[in-house]
Formats: sequence, structure tokens, C-alpha cells
Amino acid sequence: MKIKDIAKLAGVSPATVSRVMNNSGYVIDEKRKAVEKVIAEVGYTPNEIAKSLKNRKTNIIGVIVPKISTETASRVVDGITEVAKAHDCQILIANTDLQIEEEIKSLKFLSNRLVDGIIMMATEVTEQHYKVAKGISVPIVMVGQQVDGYPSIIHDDYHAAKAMMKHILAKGHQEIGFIGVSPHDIAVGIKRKQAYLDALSEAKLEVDDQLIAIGNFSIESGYEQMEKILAHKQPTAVMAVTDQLAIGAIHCIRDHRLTVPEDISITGMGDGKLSKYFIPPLTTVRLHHKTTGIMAAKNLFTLIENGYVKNEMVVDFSLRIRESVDEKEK
Amino acid sequence: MKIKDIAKLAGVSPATVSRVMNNSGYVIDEKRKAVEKVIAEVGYTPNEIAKSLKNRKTNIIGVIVPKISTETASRVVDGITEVAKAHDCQILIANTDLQIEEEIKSLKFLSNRLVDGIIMMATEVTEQHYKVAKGISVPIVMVGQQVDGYPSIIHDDYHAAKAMMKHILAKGHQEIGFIGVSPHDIAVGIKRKQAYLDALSEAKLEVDDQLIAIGNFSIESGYEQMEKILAHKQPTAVMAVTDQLAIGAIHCIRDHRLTVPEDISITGMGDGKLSKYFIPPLTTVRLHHKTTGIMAAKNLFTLIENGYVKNEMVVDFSLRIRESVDEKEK
DNA sequence: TTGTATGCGTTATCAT
DNA sequence: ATGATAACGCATACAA
Repeated sequence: MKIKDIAKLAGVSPATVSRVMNNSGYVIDEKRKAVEKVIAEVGYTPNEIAKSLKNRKTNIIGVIVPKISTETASRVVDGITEVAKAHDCQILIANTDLQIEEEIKSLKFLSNRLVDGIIMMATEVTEQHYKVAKGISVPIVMVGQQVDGYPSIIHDDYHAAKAMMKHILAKGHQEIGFIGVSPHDIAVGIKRKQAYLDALSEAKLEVDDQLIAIGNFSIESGYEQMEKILAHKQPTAVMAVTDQLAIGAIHCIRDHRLTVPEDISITGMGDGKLSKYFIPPLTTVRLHHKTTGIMAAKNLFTLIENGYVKNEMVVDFSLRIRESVDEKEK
Repeated sequence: MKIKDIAKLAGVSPATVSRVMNNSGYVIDEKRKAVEKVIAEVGYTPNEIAKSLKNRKTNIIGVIVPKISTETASRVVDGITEVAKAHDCQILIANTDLQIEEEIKSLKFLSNRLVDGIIMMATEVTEQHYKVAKGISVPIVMVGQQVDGYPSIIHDDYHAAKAMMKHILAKGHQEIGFIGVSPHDIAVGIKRKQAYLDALSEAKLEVDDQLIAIGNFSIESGYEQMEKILAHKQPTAVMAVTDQLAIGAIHCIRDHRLTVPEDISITGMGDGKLSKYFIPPLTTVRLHHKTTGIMAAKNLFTLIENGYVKNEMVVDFSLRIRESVDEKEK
């Protein structure tokens, strides 16, 4: 069923049908009624593809995510959805499964007029990303990393981690371990570590390499890295760069017949849904992922509409002090 | 840059360019090379919208989810992504935020030739859903609920819950509480409860209404419902219909200065990422959500290609016996 | 106020 | 083997 058919049934021209569908131009009431009647009767809905081709606008925004089944990513997408809905816009998700090649491919594919704009959540932005992105005509906003020349919404990873460290230090800890993640991930791997290092030096504490362990994003990795640290030393506190890592570490500590936080204090980052309900409730810092998504989408829409937007926005964090950190008595 | 421009630059006709892009028809090697050269030089990529209009195929499948930031939904989407990728297909997600009206709207919108098929993950399928779905020409597969006339991929909620109950019964428990969810959700609200009831009656145990509490899907609700039960009784075991509910319940029990599993055993369902790492590690049953997504997508593609597919498939579950259930000594 | 005709970028048919 | 052209379904400029 196409516009022509409706026109025939209603005894008007296709143009008139189009006009009533879009409330554009002048249509005498009588004909409008007739058209609406036919539309209702046959349940006509326009072909969105044809509309898109004509209008050069799809009302779809593309979202490139490394892995949707991750609390971080899905919360961001939740935020994006919220504002997309307000703009009557659908979202097309490219779930790249952390494959760089897939990210590039998606970027190219989506940009071919399939979407009106792209939100890219990359853990790592390579030269190749950059080159492809530059050749793309649809607006792009980056999430999670500052990328030159693109509006970027980033978490204040550095200060969030620093705040966490300050909390630990304020509790009197001096031997503080660190469980991190590969520097491929700039935000989590580099910035959070730098905050740890700086906090230590600002407190005039030595950096001890044996207290630093680098793993990946899994709970298991948290366990292993903690194991590695305990093989050499027993810090009084450990900052993990992620809630999952923290939980893994706690398990390891427990398996060593030590307790959290009495023997070793632990902190995470992210404030996952369950962290509050963990035993002990995890002291962590909440990164406002949904807010990130909301801001990214808002920026994208103003970028689409105005062609311009502020270049970098950093979203807030908030310490969540719970029970996994203890006072260290001297 | 469109096909016409490439044609001009390469000194051939648009048709020829199209032919080399799609490897269709005959093109003499010399011209093919010329065209490929131009394409590479200018970085031409075809307009996907125009292709879709012409081909009546978008290579996009629509996925309607109640809430993407849910472990269940995002795992299913992960599975869908995996097979979509194998079919060179993108996925368009409509995140309905549990709004029935949004689901209907998405269903209508997506079906207008915007997608080649739809996977619908509905918690509740109303008469209205049904009516709209019937008027839609693109193939639909349902996930999570059996819907007459549509291929459906469902979890074996009934038997999974029953297996859980049998495990509890085998451990010698006789006073078993139940924390459930509203019957609006057929799979979780109705089937799992029925399994509880049947297991009890098969074991010749009385159903005690004071041991049954119905909440929603949140951790907090698990806490509140457990509170409600403890106000009247102290069962030796409680089956929660969801891991989150179970975790809430455990917190409540702990706040009553009781311990899990020594005083009260608890089980969940779902096997969330963290359930294994909870203290105590949660005995639960794993529903294979990713597999569900994979099967749904596979079915959708064969439906698109062959027009036919088996009507109902139920995906496996597996008991995860961990430490939240204790032997009840008589 | 309405209708006709054209074009959006592609593919496919039909001559050549 | 290749090119001209129609068609996909819609919106719009322009004519009436």
C-alpha cells in the first residue's frame, strides 16, 4: 500500500495525501477528512525508506558500542534512548564486540546516509579510526575519550580516581595497592593509574611496583592480580580500577583467610548495580553513565541541527563511601 | 558522491559501476579496474538508503527490548548481534522502557520496510500487540513468551523453577518461602510460581500463603518481600524468582541477624554475572540468554529466507549449585 | 487549494 | 559487454 493507492481510494492526488500526512501546505478540511478516513481504514503507514531517501534524513542515530552486555555501555545507551525518543528518533546499534576492525566497518557503513549522526563509544581511538572518521560527513560525537576535532563526552576519570585515593589516604593508609588495566584503554588504563601515582606522590609516598598489578576487565582478573600482589606484599588498602576487579580482589583476599576491610581495604570504580549490595558494600565512585548518554545524544542533536557544539564536556562523578574501606590505626 | 559521478570519472555508465560494486553481470577487466581505481581514490561508498529502496531489503533487523540496561536483555542482544554479523546485518534497537505503548509504536514504525525482520522481546503480549503484529508484513519472532502464530523462543521457566525447587526439597526443606513477581509477566510471574506450587504439592506439602510474597524486579523489592515473610514466619528456605530478588532477600535476612544459608537457604534464578561472586555464592539456575538471542536471530533469518520455521523452541537451563542452600537437618 | 511532474541514488531490464 | 532508462515510494516546485 503506497501513497498513490491511498490517493486513488480517497479520490485525491498523491500530493494531497502527502500533505495531510505531514500537515504541510493547504488542504481543505473535507479532503483531509476523506484522506484520514482511508488511511485509518487500510492502516496505511508510509515507507520510511522512501521518506528517508527523499528527505535526506532517516531519523535514526547510530551508536557504536564495544559491548552492549556491559553495565557501562547499556546505561549509556539507556541515556541515549531517552533523548532520542524525545526527538522521535530510533537508534541503530553496532555492537562491535571490541573488534577495532568492526568499529571501522560500522563507522563507514552507518555514515552512508543510513543515520543522521553517530555516537561512538570507543575504548581506544587509533589513527585508523581517526582517518575514517574524518572522511565521514555525518556528525559524530565521541563518548569516553577526548578525540581532537570531535565533541567528546568524557568521564572525569582522573579526578574520580584521585578522589578515591584521597579518601583512602584520609583513612590513614600508606601502603596502597593498585589493580589496573592495560593502557590501551586511555580512560581506565591510563588516567586512573595516573591519578593513583599522583595521589601517592602528593602524599609524599613512594611508588612500589610490587603493589601495582595490571589485568583485564574481568572479575577473574581481579582475583589473579590480587594474588600477584599478595605474593610479595600485604598492602593495607587496594584501589581497583573497576568494581569487578575489586570484587575479584575481595574474593582473593578472602581465600587468603584475610578479611575486607579489617585486614585490607578495597575500593572499586563504577558503582555497578550490585556493588551496593555486595558484602561488604563496596566503596566506589559512581560514574554517571546514563547522564553521559543523555549529554552525548543532546550534543549530537544540536550538532545535527546547528552544526556546532561545545567541544568537550566532562560529566560528574560522586564518591560512594560504603563499607569496604576501614580506618587504618597507626 | 554518487554512482553517476563515479561513472563519469571512470568513463563508463552508472550501470557498469553498479555491476562492479555488486559483482553482477559482465564487466570487462579493464573497465572493472578503472572503476575500482576511482572508487578507491574518492573513497566512494554507496547510499544504503537508495539501495534499500530499490532492493526492498535493508539488511537491518529490528529488535524490540523492554530495557537494554538489563543483564537479560543485553545478553540476548549479544546473541542476536553475533548471528546478525554473520549475515552482514545491522541491528536497530527499540528500547521501549517497559512502555506498552512504545512497544506498539516501535512495532509499527519498524515494520514500514525499515527492517527485514523483527525480534520482539516482550514481557507481556496484549491483545493490542497481537492485533498490530498481525497487520505487519515483515517476519517477527518472539522471545521470552510463546505467542500463537509466531515463532517463539522461550526459556523453560517452568522446569527451571521446578528443578530449583526439587533441589531445595532434596536438601530436606519443608517450609519453603517464595518471592515472586506480578503475573503480568507470564514467564517469570506465572510459570515460575506454578512450578513452586506444583513442586510443593508433588511433595505433599501444604501451600502457606504467608510464605508467598510478590514484588517487582528490584533488589529493594526482594528485601521488602522477605521482610513481609519474616513478619509472619521463618521458613528454612526461600526461592526467589530472580537473582536480584534473592540478593535483596539475603540482605533482609542478614539485617534480622540471621545467616544464609545456615538459618535460611536462598535461591535465585538467572545466574547474573555477579551471582557466582556474591557472598555466599548464589545457588541459582542459569538461563541461557545469549543462546536465546542466537536462536531467535537464526530463526528470523531462516524465516526471512524460507518463509517458514519451527514454531516453538525452548532453550536449555542448568542448575548452578553453589553455597546459598544448606542441608536441613531434621 | 490542488494536481502534475520531477528527483532522491540505486538496480535491473532491455536494447545495442 | 555496455549503456540508456524505468522504477522503488515519497515530497515538493511549480503550474493551474
